Amino acid sequence: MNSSNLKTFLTSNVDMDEQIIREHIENLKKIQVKKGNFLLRQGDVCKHSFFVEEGLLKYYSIDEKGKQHILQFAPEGWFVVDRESAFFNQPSQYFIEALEDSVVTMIDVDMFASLSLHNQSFALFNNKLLHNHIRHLQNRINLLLSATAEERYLDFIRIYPDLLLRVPQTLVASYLGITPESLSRVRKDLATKKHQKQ
Amino acid sequence: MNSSNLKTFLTSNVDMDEQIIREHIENLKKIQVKKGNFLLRQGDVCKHSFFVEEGLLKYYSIDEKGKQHILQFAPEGWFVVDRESAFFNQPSQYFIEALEDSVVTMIDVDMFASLSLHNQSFALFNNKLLHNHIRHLQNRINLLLSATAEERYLDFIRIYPDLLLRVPQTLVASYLGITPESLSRVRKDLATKKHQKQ
DNA sequence: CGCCGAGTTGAACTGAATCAAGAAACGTGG
DNA sequence: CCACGTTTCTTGATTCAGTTCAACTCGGCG
Repeated sequence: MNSSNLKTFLTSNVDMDEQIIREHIENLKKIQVKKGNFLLRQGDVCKHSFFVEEGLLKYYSIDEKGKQHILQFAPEGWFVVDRESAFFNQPSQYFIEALEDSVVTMIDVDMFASLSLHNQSFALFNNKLLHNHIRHLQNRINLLLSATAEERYLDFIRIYPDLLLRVPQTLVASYLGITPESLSRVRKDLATKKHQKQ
Repeated sequence: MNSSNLKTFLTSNVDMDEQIIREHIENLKKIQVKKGNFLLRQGDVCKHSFFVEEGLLKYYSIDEKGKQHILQFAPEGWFVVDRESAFFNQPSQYFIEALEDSVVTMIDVDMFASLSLHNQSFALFNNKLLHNHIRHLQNRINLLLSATAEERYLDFIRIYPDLLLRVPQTLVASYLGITPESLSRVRKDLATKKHQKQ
């Protein structure tokens, strides 16, 4: 089974020779999350960053009509957190839920902040995470504004080829901002197009 | 005329008693940008954060069909920067252009970074900017995924009532991800709806 | 006065949504 | 290991929101 590990992830990204930090990391709670269980619900204040060691999470909203909208998938090696809720201490509009049985390390958001204050290298790492996040969000907005359903799907395959195999098509559709039926048709069209080329 | 000022903006957000920082801020280049002139073009690497003292900027992309997509409007008191390009040192996919004659303070992105390293309070401020940015982007994605053109327009009015009066409708449409004609119809519908209620 | 760009309106069109029904795949318990 | 129920995916028919293209209006300005 695929698995990642926060400690190795951090040591390869942060200069970890300070004893204090090493301790902080090692004392973090690692929890098992069964498929379908929640790490965050709408209305909660998000108090943790979640690092996925094994499994897969989804980060999503539900609108007034009951429709689900995926903001992010988080497979092993990824962080998920509602930064708006965590940073501004507001009730979240979102849910975080396990799509597969998962192992998740919980990092107190305050600890993240105080580590940033006391360790330069960690601050730089945190900064990089934030910039990465912004990069993803901005590119996605640009895509939503400019691309058709088919183009967005092709982009999804390009960026997350691995997720395609693990995530039900319904949820990919929800990520792309289209209905499952539409995605099915997009895929059909692509298949026949591909055929015609040969 | 509306105007903002980086120094007052910073002193009210950052603990500025360190002489070094004060100097840094005061030595920044303040430039005049005529309407239609560019601060960043597609292909450039973004080397500055732009703080708008007076006027209005637009931050946008142009797709293969030549269509323009607005990522952000920046009136006085706002920052604009392509963080993806600046942080990862990549050529930008975007343009930054003056919508009105503007006065802009240019902040070297490297200076921003090194100030963050040497002053805790500035680091916290910078962190807040990043989180604010993420909040905006995430909310916008959620809206693009879940809301109709009309709902997105109403949200725009709610959040940027002032911009509505300064920005040509075509560009608001581009921000919302619809055509100018569609926005015109959305507005017409809203007008008659409002009428009917009375 | 006449031009020009921005906004509006109309008519036809289209990409995607909706609703409904059937087929395939999946997991769970017997 | 099969059988059954459940979820996921596909397909078809119809509807609808938003696009496209074209013509027209309006207000500002040289």
